[in-house]
Amino acid sequence: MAAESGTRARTRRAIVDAAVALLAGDPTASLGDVATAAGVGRTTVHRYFPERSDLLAAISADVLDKVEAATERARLDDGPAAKALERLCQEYFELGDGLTLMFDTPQLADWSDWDEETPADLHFLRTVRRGHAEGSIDPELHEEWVRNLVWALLYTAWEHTRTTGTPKHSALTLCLHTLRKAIAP
Amino acid sequence: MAAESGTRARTRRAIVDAAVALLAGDPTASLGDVATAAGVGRTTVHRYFPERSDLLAAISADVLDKVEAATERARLDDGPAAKALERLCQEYFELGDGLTLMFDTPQLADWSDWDEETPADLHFLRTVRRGHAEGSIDPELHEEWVRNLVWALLYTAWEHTRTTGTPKHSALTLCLHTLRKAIAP
DNA sequence: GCCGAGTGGAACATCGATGTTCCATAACGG
DNA sequence: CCGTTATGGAACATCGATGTTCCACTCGGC
Repeated sequence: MAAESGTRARTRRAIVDAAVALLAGDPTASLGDVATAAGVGRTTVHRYFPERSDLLAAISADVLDKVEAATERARLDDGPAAKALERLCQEYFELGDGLTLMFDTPQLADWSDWDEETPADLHFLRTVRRGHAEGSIDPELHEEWVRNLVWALLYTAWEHTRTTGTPKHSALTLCLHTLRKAIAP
Repeated sequence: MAAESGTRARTRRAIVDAAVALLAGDPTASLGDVATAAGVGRTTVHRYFPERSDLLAAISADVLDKVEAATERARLDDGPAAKALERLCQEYFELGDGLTLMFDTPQLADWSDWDEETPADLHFLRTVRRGHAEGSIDPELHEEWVRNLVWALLYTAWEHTRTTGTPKHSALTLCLHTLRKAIAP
């Protein structure tokens, strides 16, 4: 990775961030829309990402990075597994639009990197198994189910804030409350 | 509504059904794809639905009907509210692709009819309140949260069968098991 | 302040999806 | 069995998104 000039790096970020925010709301948004949202010209978008797929790949990588970072912050190996998942939930919640994008737009990018293979995902599944073993997580709930459940709850929490205007922290509280009860043995 | 000839009614159904199945997997599928999936010519699709939006409206109405029917079958007013929601969950689960379509493709149709206004939705929310009153549903969980939760669990259950190959009945069991624990007071 | 990196916009070519028209043919039903 | 009804497919026009090129402009950093 050659170091990019500060200006280029900043423009690049603006485009990716705008694209995430926009595509989360409408996965079919055009590159022109992305350019406008990012406050740059359509030409500039093409300069950084020659094809649409290039932009999607960049988004994919970006979100992936953030997920990994959030996973590390959650310190999954500390304390009871059930508590660890709650911490993870809080971290993931902060991902906001990136979360929505990943959840309901698998057809966007190929996500070939991720999906079952990513370190964060493996760590997650391992933690659920630990919870099964130590008795802090309902053994009836298979690892993959718990993972899908967490994502679904997070998505629901965001959707809940959007449609009912509930403040974010309340939505997160509901989300965690529900998760805690759902995975308790 | 003038009665349609048997042939027309059947063709119409074939198109709508195919469209639901196809769009659930890829909301950007073209009308040509829909025609192929339905086993009819593209021209015929246009004969029944002059514009894409007409097809989407028909899908919307169709799914709406099925949701209403499923809601009635669940007999929400019988027995404890928590049990009623479980029955509803089972009924909704049978909606299959229609479910997926509604859940993650609000941008498809306008869904203007539906969304907060539909009788089924109102009946659902009323049932949750009944559960709060009679003590069979966790009072911490607001009605809208419970509704969103149910949809999310159903979506998750379907997703779980698709990605892990889990048989449908197992996924439904997990779904109900999780719902029961989540809404218990 | 200057120079080059970075940008914006116009103009153009292309492509796939959409929508329309027309006609030959298939099938449905009395 | 025959005529109405419904269908399939080809050909065509249109439109928006995409991608490309070029040139003038501007802004940042030395």
